[in-house]
Amino acid sequence: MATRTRRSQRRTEALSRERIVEAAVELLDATGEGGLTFRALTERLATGPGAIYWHVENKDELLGAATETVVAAALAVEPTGAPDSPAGAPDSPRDEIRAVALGLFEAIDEHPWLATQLATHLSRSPWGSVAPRIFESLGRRVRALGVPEGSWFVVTSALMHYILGAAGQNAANARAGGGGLDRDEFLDATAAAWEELDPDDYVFTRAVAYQMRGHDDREQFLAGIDLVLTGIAATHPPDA
Amino acid sequence: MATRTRRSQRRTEALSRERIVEAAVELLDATGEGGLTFRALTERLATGPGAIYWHVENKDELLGAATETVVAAALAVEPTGAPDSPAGAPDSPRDEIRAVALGLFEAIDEHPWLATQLATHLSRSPWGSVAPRIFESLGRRVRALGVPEGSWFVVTSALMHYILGAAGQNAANARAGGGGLDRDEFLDATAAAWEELDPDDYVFTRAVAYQMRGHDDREQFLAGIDLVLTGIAATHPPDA
DNA sequence: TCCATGCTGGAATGGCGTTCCAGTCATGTC
DNA sequence: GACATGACTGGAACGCCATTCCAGCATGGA
Repeated sequence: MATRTRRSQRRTEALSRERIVEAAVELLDATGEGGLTFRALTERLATGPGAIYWHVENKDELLGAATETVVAAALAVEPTGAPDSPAGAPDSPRDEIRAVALGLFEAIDEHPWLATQLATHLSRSPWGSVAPRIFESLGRRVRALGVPEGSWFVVTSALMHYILGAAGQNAANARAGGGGLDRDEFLDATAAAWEELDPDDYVFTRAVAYQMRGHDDREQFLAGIDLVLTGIAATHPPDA
Repeated sequence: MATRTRRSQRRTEALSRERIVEAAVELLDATGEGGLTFRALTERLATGPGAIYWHVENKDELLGAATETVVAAALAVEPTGAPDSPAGAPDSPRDEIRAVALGLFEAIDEHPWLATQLATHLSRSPWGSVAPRIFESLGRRVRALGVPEGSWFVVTSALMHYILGAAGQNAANARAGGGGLDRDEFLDATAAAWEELDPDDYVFTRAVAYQMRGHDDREQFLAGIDLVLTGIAATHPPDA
C-alpha cells in the first residue's frame, strides 16, 4: 500500500482542488481577507503558482469555492429531521428556520471573511450553488409554515436578506475591531463614540447607545428573526 | 475676480479632498469597484499620487469617504416633514420608514459598489458616521411607531439589517450580471439555472424559479419591509 | 523502452498602492 | 522688492500582488 501510494504521488500528499480550497479557508480564517495571497498559499502548500493555477481558474474562483465549502458545511448540520428529539415532538418550521439562521450566523461568526464574500458572491452570481442552497433550506420551512405559494418567493427572499444582512454586520463586532480589543472593550468604545455624537442630530442614537454595551449578538439576531417570522405569520395566518 | 481667482489657484480648479472624493465616486460609478485606481484618479484629476495622498490618508479612507458622501446624500432627501403633502396629512412613521428604506435602496441601485462597501465599512468601523446616520434616521421613526424604549435598539437594528441586506443583494441584479445582459435576460438566465437544479435536492427552489422572472425588485423590497414592519406592530401593539 | 500526458514549480511580467523628494507657488515679513 | 516659509504638487521609484510562461518531472499505456 505504502509503495503504491508513494509511487502515485509526487509529494507526501498530492495537490488537489480540495486541498487547495481547504488551505485557502485556513489561511482566510487565520489571517483574514487580505491574508489570502498566492505567495502564502504556495508557501503553505510547498509548491508554485503554476501548480495551483492548474487546479483553479483564478483567485475569484478560489474565493467562491471557499465560500461554497463553508456555507455547505454550515447548512449540512441543520436538523432536517431532528432524529434525536424526544420522539413525537418534531421541531416546528419556525424552530427549524431559527436553527438554519443560527447555523449561518455561527458560520459567519467563525469565518468573518464570509460576510464580505457572501455579499459580493451572491450579488455577482446568484446562479452559483450557494444562493440556491440557502434559499432551498429556508424555502422548505416557509412552505411548511403555511405561506401561500404566491408569496413563497417574496417571503423566503426577505428571510434570507435579513439573515445575511444581520449576520454579516454582526460578524466583525464579535471579532473585535481590527485592533487587539476584545468584544466588551469594542462594544464599549462604540457606545462611547455614539454618546459623543451631536446632541441635536443624533438624539435617538445617543439615547440608545447604552443598550449597545451589554447586548448579546446571538440573542439580538434571533430577536430580529422572530420579528420577521411574526410578520410572516401575521401577514399569512396559518389557518387561512 | 478672474485675476484673484487665477492668482490664488495653481490650476484651473485647485485640488481638494472634496474634489478627490467626487472624482472617486464618479470613477466608481463608471467603472465599478475595481475601476478605482490611483492611476486612473491621477489621470482624471491631472495630477500625481503625492498630491492625492496629501489630502487623503490611503485608499481605504478614500473609499470610506465616498461611501459616507453617497449615504449622506441618500438620507438627506428623506421627507422629514413632507412639506408638500396635502396639508394636515403628515406621513405616518410607517410610510416614513418605507421612504428612508427606499432612499437607501435607490442609492445602492445607482451606485452598485455601495453594497460591498457598506458591508465592509459597517462591520469594520461602526463608529464611523454612516452607521449612526442610518440608525438615527430609522430609530426616530421606530420611536414614533410606539415601540417601547427597551426594544428600540433591537427593532432598529433589525430594520437596518434587513434594508442593507436586501438592498445590497438586489443591487447587482438590476445592473445585469457582469456581462452585457440587461435586466430581463439576467433574470431569465438565473431562473433557467434554478430550474435545472437537482430535482431532489432543490424541490422548492425549482418550484419557485418562475416567480423570479417578471418580479419587480423595488416592489419585493418594499414587501419585505412591510413584513418586518408588520412583525414590529404585532410584537409591540401601538395601543399597549 | 519510449512517448504522451497530467502535473509541477521557478522565473518573469505588468499593474497596483504607497512612499520619497525635489520642486513650485501664494503668502507674510522686513 | 527681496526673501524665507510652508502648503501643496507630481514624477520616479519600491515592493507586493495576481497571473502567465515554460522547461522539466513522474507515471501509465503502447
